[in-house]
Amino acid sequence: MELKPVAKRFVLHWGEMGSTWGVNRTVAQIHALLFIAGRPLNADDITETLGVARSNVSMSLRELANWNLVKTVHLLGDRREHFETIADVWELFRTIVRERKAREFDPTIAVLRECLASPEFAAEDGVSQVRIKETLALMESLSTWAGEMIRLDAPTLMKLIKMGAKVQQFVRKGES
Amino acid sequence: MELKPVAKRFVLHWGEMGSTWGVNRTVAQIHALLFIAGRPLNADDITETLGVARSNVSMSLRELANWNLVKTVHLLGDRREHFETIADVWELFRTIVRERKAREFDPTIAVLRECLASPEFAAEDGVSQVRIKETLALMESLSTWAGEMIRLDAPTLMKLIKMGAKVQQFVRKGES
DNA sequence: TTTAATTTTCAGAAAATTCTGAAATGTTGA
DNA sequence: TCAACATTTCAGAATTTTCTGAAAATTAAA
Repeated sequence: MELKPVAKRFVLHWGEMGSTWGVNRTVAQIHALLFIAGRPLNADDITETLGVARSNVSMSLRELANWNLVKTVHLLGDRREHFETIADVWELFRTIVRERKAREFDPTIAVLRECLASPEFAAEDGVSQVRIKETLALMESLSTWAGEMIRLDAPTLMKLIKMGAKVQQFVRKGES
Repeated sequence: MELKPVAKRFVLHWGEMGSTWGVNRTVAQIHALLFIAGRPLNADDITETLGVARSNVSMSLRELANWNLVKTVHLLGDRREHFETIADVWELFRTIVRERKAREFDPTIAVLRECLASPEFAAEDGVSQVRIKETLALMESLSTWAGEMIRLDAPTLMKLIKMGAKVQQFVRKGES
């Protein structure tokens, strides 16, 4: 399966951005390929199109499954598993936020709570104590907020995002 | 400068999370150290406390400067440069969002725009065309939204985050 | 069953990233 | 201008991550 020029550009770019986004090149490329193809592909299609080892594709698909970004489907008359990703970009976005929250926030919140609960906490410098508390409070706020946002249905979420800073008119000044 | 137990835990954890957050361990550790110390440290303090090479500290501080996360200060009677990070967690958060947006979003938006503008775009599969357009629209929405959010002053931003999903009451149903 | 197709596993190779130490460069007070 | 101090640079070492290919395991038709 030979990619058309723009699709190729898209897949290669997604792959390059992968490391910034916390997944490796092949994982990101496979995701991009499934997304742009818009139909289920089997592992050999992917292997051939991307020019990587079959085993790499197998591992990367599992990684994408861990991210809840691919699911397997079966085509009539074909034994092989086929893979597809989420078609709706807002749904995709929600999934990525959910997973990144779980990877980038939750573990740190857990550690910070342990720090605060620790008997040694009282012996720390005053500044350190304050900073740890503030960091935890911030991360808890963000985590709660993100959790609530991704629970919204896609159209509502989209409207909120598109309102942008206009929502600030609903924040009463002076209220804490 | 020997770290107290909880501070040490904090710095080590921050370092481990670094790779998830897109910076390497030393960079993340230095940032954590400056944050928890709450006072300007010089490069030798950092070197000694973290047990890494002086040159590594130098490079990492530059990386943090590229992220706008540290600035240098001078103490009276001390020739050496001292480094401090942003004290306010909300300010810190805004800086990180601004920088991640610049690294994780802006380049992709640029590429997607080029894809759409390209003369080859018309020759792509129908699905691919739609998906690229939708991806660009999503990323532009998020980018604009993030840009507006980080422009808010810290107290307003905090209030909005704490409102969480309550803001959805201001989204009129049926409006697109 | 047996056989063929498909998928997964994993040890080691390849590649990429991070880190170090020595040397070069820059800076400031004497 | 010099010498001591401070900082940066960078080639190569160490480490980590990613990828491959061969073998093992799994699955499903014959």
